[in-house]
Amino acid sequence: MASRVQSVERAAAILQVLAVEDAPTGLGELAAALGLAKATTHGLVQTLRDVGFVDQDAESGGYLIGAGLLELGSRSVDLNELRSQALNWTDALAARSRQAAHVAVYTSGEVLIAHHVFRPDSSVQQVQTGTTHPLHATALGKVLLAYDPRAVRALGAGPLESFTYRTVTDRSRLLRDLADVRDLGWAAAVEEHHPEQAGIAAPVRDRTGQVIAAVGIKGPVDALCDARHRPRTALATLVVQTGRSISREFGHGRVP
Amino acid sequence: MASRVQSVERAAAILQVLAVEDAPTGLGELAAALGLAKATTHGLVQTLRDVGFVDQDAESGGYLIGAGLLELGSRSVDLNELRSQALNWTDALAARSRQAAHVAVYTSGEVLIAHHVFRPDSSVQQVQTGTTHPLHATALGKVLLAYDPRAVRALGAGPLESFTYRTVTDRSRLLRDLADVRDLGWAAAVEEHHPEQAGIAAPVRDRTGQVIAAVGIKGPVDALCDARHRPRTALATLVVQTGRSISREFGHGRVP
DNA sequence: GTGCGCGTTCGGCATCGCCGAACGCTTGGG
DNA sequence: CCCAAGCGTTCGGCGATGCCGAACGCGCAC
Repeated sequence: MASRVQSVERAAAILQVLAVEDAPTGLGELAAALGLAKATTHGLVQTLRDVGFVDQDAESGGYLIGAGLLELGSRSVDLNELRSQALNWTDALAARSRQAAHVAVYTSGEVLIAHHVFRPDSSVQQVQTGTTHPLHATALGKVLLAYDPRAVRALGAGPLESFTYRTVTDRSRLLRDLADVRDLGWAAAVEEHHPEQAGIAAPVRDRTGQVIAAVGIKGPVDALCDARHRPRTALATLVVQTGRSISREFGHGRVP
Repeated sequence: MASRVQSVERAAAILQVLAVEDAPTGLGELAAALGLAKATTHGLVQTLRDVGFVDQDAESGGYLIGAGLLELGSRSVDLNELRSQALNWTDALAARSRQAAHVAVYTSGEVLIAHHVFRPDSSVQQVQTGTTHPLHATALGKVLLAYDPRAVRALGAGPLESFTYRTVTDRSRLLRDLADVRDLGWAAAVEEHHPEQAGIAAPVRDRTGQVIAAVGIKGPVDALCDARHRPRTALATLVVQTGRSISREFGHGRVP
């Protein structure tokens, strides 16, 4: 019978106390819940903070479950694999929508373009692969935000940066948009990042159902939206279907 | 500067090593990754197993991220609150669908009926609130399975129990069904639990977007399905809308 | 049958975890 | 304005607990 490592048990108990609460938990409250000295509890919880399993609220000094613990439950997709699985489907998407197509992942509080297909015309275009974009102002970013708690946490509590007069800078409004994304299964951003440009995006899932990336198109508002500036549903359907097809490459809904 | 609790740091490192792998990790491999003696690593990982943060594969003896860690990221909804928020919407659902309506949560590997509205006719019906049902053979269960990794893990690796000749007992087939649930945003089970009975269900989300419950209807196949035994899309739409309405009661998509 | 690698157990030692006491800061009340 | 209370944080010393090497039992392959 192996002996139990007492301090690890205590650290686990701390995490369980914090998980029950939304608001930051104070050190005194934590110590009382564990029946330990404050100094002991402090050493344990500071260690948990340093390994990223606990975050400390700057204002109150209280503690809450950390982003690093969320990371344990999140799978990072291999970018090379993502590219190779998405390649044919995004080519087809660009061809059928006649717009530029992208595949993106969430990385360090931003959208990272993992793959980019040029708009199929003779216009001058710049390679986007490897570039980063703001989460809140892009359709790809909204998809990632809708399904990844790490992304939402990375937004912080303050106002969101404005890129155009149409950028959603009110956090509550954005959260409402994210709920729409979950209800509809796709996202749009119209002139929120660049004037006269719009984007439509949909989730890419892995075999467990977790959203690991977003796929989307981007182009002029006139092409992506109807006369009332609303995304064209035929294009949204196309993007969603592409998302599902790429998801199937990762085993989602496919017999192993 | 508070000292770091070394064994807690080591335990965290163990979790990080395990999180990267799908397959069970052996003790020797773990010890090598940490640069510790096997016996030391064993004490740490056994402690993590005892607190539920690590599971041990019965066959290989290897270790993997445990269900208890998944629990840290999952919110339990208060059943009384769920009932009171769902009350009016499920009454309306039962009235409009003319079928019995249920709200259910995932608990200990099963579907737990949190709230039940009788089918609005004079038939003899039994109270279902508080009863449990199998995850894999019910529409409510499929919704919970589609969005909660704890539920999928609780299924285990063996064959699924058969209730009728139509029960999906092949795990791969079920995983494919779950992918459909995520793609469509609703689930159905036709004669999988009881002969001549069918169910349609949809997710209920909390304000962060996490699926915390499922709402659904249940009734005779003839009433819920068309001539080809496929769920009626008008009823599915009704159920999905009810799910969204209850979700809004929990703050999903609503300005706080 | 033997060797190897697996996860597990055991006992002893020294190091590290834990504690009480104190610190510095903020807030609220008199 | 001052004091008290409560907050999270730091410090040093002691003893309890974490860690280690060695060994165990099991299963598998040659």
